[in-house]
Amino acid sequence: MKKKVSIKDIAAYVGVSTALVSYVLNNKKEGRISKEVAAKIKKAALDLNYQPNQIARSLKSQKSLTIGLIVADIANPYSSQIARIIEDEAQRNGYSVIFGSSDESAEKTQDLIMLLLNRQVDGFIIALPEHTEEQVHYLKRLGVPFVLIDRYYPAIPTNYVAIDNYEAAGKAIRHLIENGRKRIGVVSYQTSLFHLNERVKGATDLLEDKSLVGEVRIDHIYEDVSNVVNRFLSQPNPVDAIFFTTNLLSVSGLKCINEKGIRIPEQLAIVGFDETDSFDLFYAPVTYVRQPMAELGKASVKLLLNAIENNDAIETINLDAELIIRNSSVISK
Amino acid sequence: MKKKVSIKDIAAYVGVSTALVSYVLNNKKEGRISKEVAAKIKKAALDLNYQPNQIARSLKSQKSLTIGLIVADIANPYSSQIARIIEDEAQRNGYSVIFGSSDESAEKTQDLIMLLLNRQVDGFIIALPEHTEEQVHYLKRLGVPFVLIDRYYPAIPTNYVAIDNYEAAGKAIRHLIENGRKRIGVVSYQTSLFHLNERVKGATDLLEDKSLVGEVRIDHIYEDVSNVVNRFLSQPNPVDAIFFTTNLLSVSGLKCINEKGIRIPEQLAIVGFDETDSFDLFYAPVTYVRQPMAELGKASVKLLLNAIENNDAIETINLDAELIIRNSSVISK
DNA sequence: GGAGTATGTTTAAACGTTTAACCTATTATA
DNA sequence: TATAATAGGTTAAACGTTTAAACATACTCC
Repeated sequence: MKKKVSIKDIAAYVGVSTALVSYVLNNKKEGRISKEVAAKIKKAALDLNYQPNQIARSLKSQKSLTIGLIVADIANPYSSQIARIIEDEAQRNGYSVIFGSSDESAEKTQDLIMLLLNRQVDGFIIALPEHTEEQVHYLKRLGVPFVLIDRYYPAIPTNYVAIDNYEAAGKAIRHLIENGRKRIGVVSYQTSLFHLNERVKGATDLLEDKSLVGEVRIDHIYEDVSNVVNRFLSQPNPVDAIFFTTNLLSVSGLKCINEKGIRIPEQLAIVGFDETDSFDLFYAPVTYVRQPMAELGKASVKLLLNAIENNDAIETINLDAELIIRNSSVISK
Repeated sequence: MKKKVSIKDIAAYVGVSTALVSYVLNNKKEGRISKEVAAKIKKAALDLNYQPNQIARSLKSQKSLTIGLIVADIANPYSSQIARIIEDEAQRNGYSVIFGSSDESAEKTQDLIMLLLNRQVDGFIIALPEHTEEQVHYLKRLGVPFVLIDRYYPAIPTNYVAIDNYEAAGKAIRHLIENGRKRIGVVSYQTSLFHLNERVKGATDLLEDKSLVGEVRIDHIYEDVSNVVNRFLSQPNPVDAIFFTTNLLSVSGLKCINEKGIRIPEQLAIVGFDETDSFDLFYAPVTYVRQPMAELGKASVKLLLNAIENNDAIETINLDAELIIRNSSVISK
């Protein structure tokens, strides 16, 4: 790689000091610099194709203008959609984004935090895995600005942006009840994650039979979903609706329902959580809870930039989710 | 944010020079440093929770250990899957990844290149949009290490990693022909992108009627796909198979085929390009060309690291794609 | 007892910027 | 005419590392 042009090269080229070059290129001390010299410097910068070295700037200013984004897996559509919004918002504010995937592991999360701290990120946006209370406390202790997204610990005061999962699940269940469903099953992960358990709680609080909850191991999704669905359908009084609390669960669930040849929505109504292409392609397009992705992403960046500037106040944002009603839950006349 | 601990703090704490601290923490001059002092320094680093400042290191070493990744849209599953592989490979080699989405725009690509150059990335992995020959020449002129992924200009010698799109499309068409399809339609974008046109060429070179090609405007996907499909099916001698050359085209196509109530595969065989969840959920799981994502990602990082070290030789890698055959193209007995 | 060689540590410059403080010549003011 | 203000610059230090070179001190060898 060719040697890059520095402010020093420009200074030598024009025959002035580096300080003057810096002042001109940053439009500082405007009144105090002669038009001619300023013009010469600007021309030289252009001629030599000068590009400021952000690393040097960062070292001096103690701001890297970089945000660290930690998600479970950037390959997951939920994560990558959010990442895209965050990228755009960050860029509009002069920030870049370095990302890392935690694979839902607390240790990897810690490693990524360290790695990104070494790289002097100005702050973090993090979708936390389970069992990361320690990491949150660590960040608080260091005083690093950070915003949690999607997942947070209600007992630990932090900046966060999330949806009201309890209410979102409520919307789904109320919709099913209004459409005449009597026995509603809920499929969720076996997890301690607050946001997922809120979804279950929001659902079961509206149900008479609270035993119709299936917990799926995250590393045996298809197998467990299949078992749960079987259980729901094979009991004396089978369910007439299923609420899946995540994307992956819905997709798995639909696959296995498809294989069994169960008719949707006549025999069974379905509501999912989060969008997927596949919901459109399913013969009965799937009703689902839609999170306001753009708002989540934008708000998280906004809160983070606030935190970077202020340092003090804690801000939390709870957004509403929307129920997108389609054929999988409504019997058309 | 609290002041971070620097090497200077450790030096003061232990009562030695910063140089010594640096030598110890980097395990340099091993033989020449007394065990006791080394131990003291290491303990101090731990006690004070020292984290090296990668920015300062980069400035000194002129290596940022950062890769710039430019894709069309990180929210697109193809991009984010690749991003994930690249993230992992980069991390295994001590590199971080800063990403940017070009939205298939040449200007945005140029902006991102500039931005990331300012941030002193050591090299680029780029999936180019149309009309970016200039950008490629710019990068070559600067001598910045870079690797093109998925898309490249055959006329411009550069490092690249891609699949053999011509052959991949050939596999799809041969499969359809072998399964008795006589009139095969091809749906692609109206584009100058080499890799997509290779797919069309690979298909039509095997077809008798080369007029059955539909070009879809990228900003009117659903509308145009719908028209093309209509045209294919409503002519005197309608098509009995359609090959979609991209993911988005397949999904759009299937949606509209679904709406028309066309029976797959009896009435119409379908082959897509790239994987989607939705292909599983479709009542007739979709046959598709599978790109070796992991290999693409890994190879791109490998080539880039080579380029960063060597600077000279140009390396190109063409990988084979695989046809995943399922129900949408085969009539089961 | 002086040269040579280990051993252990420090000094200082450098990476590319930014920026407070300083300098000098010219012009305005009293 | 002396002095202050202004215009237009430069100097030098700093950010946190790394690292070649210099410096001390002790030990070895004939």
